[in-house]
Amino acid sequence: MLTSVDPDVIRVLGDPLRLKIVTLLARETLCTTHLVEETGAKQTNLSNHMKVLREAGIVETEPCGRFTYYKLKPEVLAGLSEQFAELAASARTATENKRACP
Amino acid sequence: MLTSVDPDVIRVLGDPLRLKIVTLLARETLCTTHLVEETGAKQTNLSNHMKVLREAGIVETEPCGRFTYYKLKPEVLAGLSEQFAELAASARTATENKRACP
DNA sequence: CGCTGGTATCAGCGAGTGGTGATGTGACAG
DNA sequence: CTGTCACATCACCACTCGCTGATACCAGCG
Repeated sequence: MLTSVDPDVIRVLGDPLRLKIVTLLARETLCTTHLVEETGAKQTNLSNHMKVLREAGIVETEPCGRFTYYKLKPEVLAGLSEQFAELAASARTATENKRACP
Repeated sequence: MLTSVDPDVIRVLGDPLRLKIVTLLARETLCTTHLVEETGAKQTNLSNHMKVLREAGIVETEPCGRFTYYKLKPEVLAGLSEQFAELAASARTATENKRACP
C-alpha cells in the first residue's frame, strides 16, 4: 500500500530555523551553545525549537556535564526518504492514470 | 557538500490537507471536483491549496475543457527523497563526530 | 447571446505559532 | 555554601496562515 508520509515530522521540518538545525546536526553532534553560535538565534528560541524537534522524535539528547548534546536519529530521516521515494515512484505511474471527468 | 533540503517545498507539504492531496495525486491524476469529493474540503479551500502547490512547483495543471486536472511532478518528490537520504547518511556518521564542549 | 457549471481570486475573521524577556533548575568551581 | 553557567520553562505579544463567503472569470451548451 501507499504509506502516507507522517505530517507531523514534515511540519516540524518545515520551519527554516529547525531545518538549519537539522542540517547542522547532520554534520556533527552539537550542544545548545554551539547551535546558538551557528544560527545566531537566542538561547530561548533555540531551546523552544529543540523541544519541538525532541517531541517529534527527530533528535535525541545526551547530557554531558552541564552541557546537553543533540544528535539526529538517522532512521527518521531515512524513513522520510523512503516514503518520498514511494510517492515519487507512484506519481510516475499516476500520470496516465487519469480519472474520468464527472 | 551537504545539499540542504529546500525549506519551501517542505513547508508546503507540512500542511495535512496538502499532504493528503499529494498522496491522492500520487495515485491518479484528478481535477478539483474529484479532490473536493475525496477530501471533503470546500472548493475555495482546495483552490487555495492547489495554488500553493502550483507555486511551489509540486504539481502541474492540465486544462481539459471546463475541468482542470492536476498531476504531481515526480522529480520534485524524488529530489526530496534523495536529499533526505543524504541527510540520513550524513547523520549516521555524525554520531561520533562530536564537537568539544566550549 | 445568455445561462450554467467548474474554477480562481479577494477580503475578512479566528486560531495557532514563533520570538522574547523573566524566571526556574541543576551541575560544577571555588 | 555560594556564585556561575548551561539549559529549560513560562507568560505574553505580534504575526502569520488557514478557512470561509462573496464574487469574478471562463468554457461549453442551448
